[in-house]
Amino acid sequence: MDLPGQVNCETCRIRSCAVEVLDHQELQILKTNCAGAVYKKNERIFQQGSLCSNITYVKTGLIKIHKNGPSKDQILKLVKPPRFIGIPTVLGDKINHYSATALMPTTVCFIVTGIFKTLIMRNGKFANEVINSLCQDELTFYDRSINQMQKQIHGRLADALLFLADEIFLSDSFELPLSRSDLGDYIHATRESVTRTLSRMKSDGLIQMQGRLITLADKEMLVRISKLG
Amino acid sequence: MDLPGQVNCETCRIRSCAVEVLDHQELQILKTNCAGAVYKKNERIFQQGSLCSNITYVKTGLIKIHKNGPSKDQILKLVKPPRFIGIPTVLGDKINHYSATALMPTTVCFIVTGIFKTLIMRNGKFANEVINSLCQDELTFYDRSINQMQKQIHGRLADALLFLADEIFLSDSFELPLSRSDLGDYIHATRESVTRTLSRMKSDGLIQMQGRLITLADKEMLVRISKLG
DNA sequence: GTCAGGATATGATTTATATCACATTTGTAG
DNA sequence: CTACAAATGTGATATAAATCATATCCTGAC
Repeated sequence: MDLPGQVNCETCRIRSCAVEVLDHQELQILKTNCAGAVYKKNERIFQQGSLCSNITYVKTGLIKIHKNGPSKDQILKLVKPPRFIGIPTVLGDKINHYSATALMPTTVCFIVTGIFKTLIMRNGKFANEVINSLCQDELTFYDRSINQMQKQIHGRLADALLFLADEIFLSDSFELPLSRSDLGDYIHATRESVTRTLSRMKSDGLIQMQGRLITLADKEMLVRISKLG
Repeated sequence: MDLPGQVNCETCRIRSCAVEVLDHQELQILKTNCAGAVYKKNERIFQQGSLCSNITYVKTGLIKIHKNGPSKDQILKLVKPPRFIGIPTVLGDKINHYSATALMPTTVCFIVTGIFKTLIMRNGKFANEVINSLCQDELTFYDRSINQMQKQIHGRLADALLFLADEIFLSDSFELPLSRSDLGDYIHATRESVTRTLSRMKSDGLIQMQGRLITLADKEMLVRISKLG
């Protein structure tokens, strides 16, 4: 982790919808209680179980939110910036209920929890935007959760690849930011099953692979596989 | 559905934490934009895909939140009152992204979405309580989601029984409010597997069953099964 | 370069649970 | 009470994916 020192929220160009509605004075409050940080690939941003007094705002990069389950670690979601994460930690216990780890070089801002709460109390529009964001997360996670449960590996993997292409990289060709093992934790499959399914997709001409570089060759078919489950 | 007419939020004894922080004037606003309703078992409260202009506050009873998946309907969660549901619908499209159905006789209040938003904007404490509630939902759902994915049927069913006993009925003996089929949709299993697993638990002396009445006979063991997965 | 440790590939086997097929019970409308 | 539909129980079979066991491929350190 690298600390680039003080940030300036007033001139920041990657502001969230929520911060966008703050007035001059509120931005000043935010600015003096906000610190930036830079993370390299695979660096932990915060750790499940540890005490936490900050909300994290992911500005650039890509992170995974993951959590220990009864038998293994599971990736709950990949978070594409810009996005607040860890808001649930404002709750009573102030303990992180999940971990966050950078999958690519990532920049974040930490906002002191108390200040975040103050802004919610003080500015209704801010609160409203935060609520919108939480609601959107909820709906997205419901969808993902149902897909994970009901689709079989081909469908889940197709989902993941389409998500990476369409939501994260905005290109049908990208460097896979996850290892086979991580991909498995993300789509709830074993490393071996991921390998097998990717190989199958390659030999079926759905994707191309050269090392980490993946190209979605037959997107129509991938969408169909995703829909069929 | 039965409409008992006007409600009085000022004298209501089943108020949420959020409504608790409203002042006299705000309670008046709420009162005039809030309608009560009563549902019988298996009545639909709102339907996925339909337009919706209300937040639902579940006062008494028990409801299931369920959603169509690629292959079948799935119960996302059982909601124990008092609780707001459908807050995500305040978002852009105003379309329900899931259905809610009463599992027992249930009373609810509908609050016009616009008023809900007004209260958020106007009263920071209210907004804060709503955020707390959403965050709590999020964490609970993460836990449930991971358990569903990683535990096998015995563990998932034990979870469900313990949840019903400890969270819903506050008793180790209760009338099962879900059919085998519903239970299956809740723990992501087939009707047949639920039957088989319940029979097994009965013959192992973990539970007793007389018709709909279930008694958790060996709770220690159920907890152990739940933990082991 | 070489070497070691991690990541990936791939085949054989096992297993949990779905699916299918049918029997039995329960609830309910007439 | 009767009858019919819905809910539940139970066995046989199929199957997706995990697990186990190696083998091969990278990648970075020295």
